[in-house]
Amino acid sequence: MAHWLYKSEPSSWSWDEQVACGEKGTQWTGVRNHSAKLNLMAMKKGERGFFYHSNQGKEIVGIVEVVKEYYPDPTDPSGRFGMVDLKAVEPLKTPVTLDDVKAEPKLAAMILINNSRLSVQPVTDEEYALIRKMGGLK
DNA sequence: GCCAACGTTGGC
DNA sequence: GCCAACGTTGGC
Repeated sequence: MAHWLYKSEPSSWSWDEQVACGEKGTQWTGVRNHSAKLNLMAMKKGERGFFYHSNQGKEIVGIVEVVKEYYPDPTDPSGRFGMVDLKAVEPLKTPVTLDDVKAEPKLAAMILINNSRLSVQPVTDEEYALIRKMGGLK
């Protein structure tokens, strides 16, 4: 199963707001980048990923799950882009910061480090398992 | 607050 | 279809 990483500035959409949406989840609107779009299109219902706070915190704070697969984003006037629905699954016991990721040689290939501007990124199974562990989850 | 990286736009 | 200008993102 594939894994993902979603970035959001807490000032516009935070983990706490995601949690407050509960089981039904929320629309991940606003992606206007073709690389990110391709990742969104590849997602399957039930796949999990990380929720990352950019700018403020710069840390991975929780696990989210795809509850609805790719469909058009109503907030995009051009109609070219789409989105998925995500719900919060569980928070990390300990947030994993960008510094933590950089300090771990096994995570040196992560897009988070190498292409920091991509807002929706794939994460390998190995990276996913390791970051979960670093965050205090099984 | 600055600036580098990168995507998008628009003139040609 | 190329490329310079511009806007946005995000780490520092």
